[in-house]
Amino acid sequence: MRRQLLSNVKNYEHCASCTLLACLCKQREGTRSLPRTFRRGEGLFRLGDQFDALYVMQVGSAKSFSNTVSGYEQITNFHFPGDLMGLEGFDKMVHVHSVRFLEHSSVCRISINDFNRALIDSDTGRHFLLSRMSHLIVDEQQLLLSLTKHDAKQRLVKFLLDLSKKHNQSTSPSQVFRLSMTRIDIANYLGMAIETISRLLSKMHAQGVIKVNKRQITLCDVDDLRAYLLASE
Amino acid sequence: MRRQLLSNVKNYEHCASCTLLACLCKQREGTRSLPRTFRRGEGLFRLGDQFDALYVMQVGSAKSFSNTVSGYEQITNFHFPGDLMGLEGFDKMVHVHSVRFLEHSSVCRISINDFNRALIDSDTGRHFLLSRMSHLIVDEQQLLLSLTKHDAKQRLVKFLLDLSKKHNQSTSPSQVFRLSMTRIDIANYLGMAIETISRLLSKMHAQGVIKVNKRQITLCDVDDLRAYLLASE
DNA sequence: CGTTCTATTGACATCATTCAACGCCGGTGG
DNA sequence: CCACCGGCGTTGAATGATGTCAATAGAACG
Repeated sequence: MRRQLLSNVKNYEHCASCTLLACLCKQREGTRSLPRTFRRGEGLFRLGDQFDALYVMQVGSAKSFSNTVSGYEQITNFHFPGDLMGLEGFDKMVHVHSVRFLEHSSVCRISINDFNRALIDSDTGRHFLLSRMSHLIVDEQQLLLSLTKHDAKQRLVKFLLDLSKKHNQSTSPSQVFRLSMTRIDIANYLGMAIETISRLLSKMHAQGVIKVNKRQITLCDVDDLRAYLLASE
Repeated sequence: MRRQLLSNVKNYEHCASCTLLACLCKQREGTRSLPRTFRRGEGLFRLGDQFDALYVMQVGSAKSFSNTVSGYEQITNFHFPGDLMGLEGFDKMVHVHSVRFLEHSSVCRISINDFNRALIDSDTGRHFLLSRMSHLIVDEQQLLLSLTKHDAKQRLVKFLLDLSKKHNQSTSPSQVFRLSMTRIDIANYLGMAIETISRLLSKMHAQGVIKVNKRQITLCDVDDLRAYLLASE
């Protein structure tokens, strides 16, 4: 896990907080907020909390989820380094999710004030933020499409491909990464039974398309998997 | 249809363009854009078009959809009076959907310039726009939840309830409205087969929960339907 | 007035869930 | 140190909900 922390630091220079902070610091030197660290299972904010800040994932990963009245948990998103968390809060100025970390992680906090400042004072900042919100909408629509038009295997493959994209920028045909979430979380997120996830992983492993070793996943040929998805549209 | 045009005009005073225009007009008198009208089947913009404006539905309804490589159409949203259309474009400054009208409709255009102006110059405008984008994200997450956690009947009931909310603010227990979209569109949007939609509507009609007459839908007891949804969480 | 689109209904097939049993692993306490 | 326990994961068998295929009929539109 320490190894992963180090390897993800490279994302720092592309991450949202840094772009934003660059904008903010033009006008107010010294406002740079220090990252705060969390351990696995800890929470960042909870559904119903007052919406007074956004957060940027620097290192690690987390899940957003909302609870139904019966206490049931529905995961709406996973977050990785560079991601903005909490954008849904503007609707009612209240957080509509809870966020819980899946591993040792660190995040930066951006107060609503700073956010507004970046929006007003900097063209780059404004464009960056609008683009991020917009991108989130598009991402969700992609997931939506995946849920309505793809069967279980296609959904899982798309999920794995998305993960590999976030973990690794290398262009090598095979990619290795470690799942920071349980199969239970994956099943919840993709709207299928955990047994189905398990069966599909085993089957693809047997077919040699992927390798599964506990939480470590190897995609043997990323292009093949992409082609499989495209073919089934 | 003309009757419906008239009855929807009341929404005008709550609609997005009017709030925005109020903000814009504080600084630039006379920029008020005139509504443009469209007929059923006509398009507003298409996937890939340059993103240079947002649109506000004044009267009527429309669907947003994206096309897969094979030309297959996936509906991501329906739009009703007051809705902002095109917010996803900020991501890559290109429209990621096509929009097609389902009936005689009229829309206002808000150029990106005006949009930015409202964002920069007016606190109300900025908050309104962020809140709208945020709300869209939340709405999509609701749909997502519906797709993963609800069965076909629950999804259809939720869809009908959402529609009735948009059509009618009255608090009477029974609500009547007319579907502007085909069952094909509904099936596409909800990720189910058109035959399933048809069967469910017939069944609920037979049970006396709703009345179905062509495209006209009567929800006999809205609270009952809401209770049904809640019970099945 | 015919062609095309939309909608309904039935019979059948199938994929994914559910139920159940079991193994593995990490943590915790005796 | 070992035994126990709870959470996670795998696999099999049976069930059921929803999709697919097919036939038909009405509505819309030129």
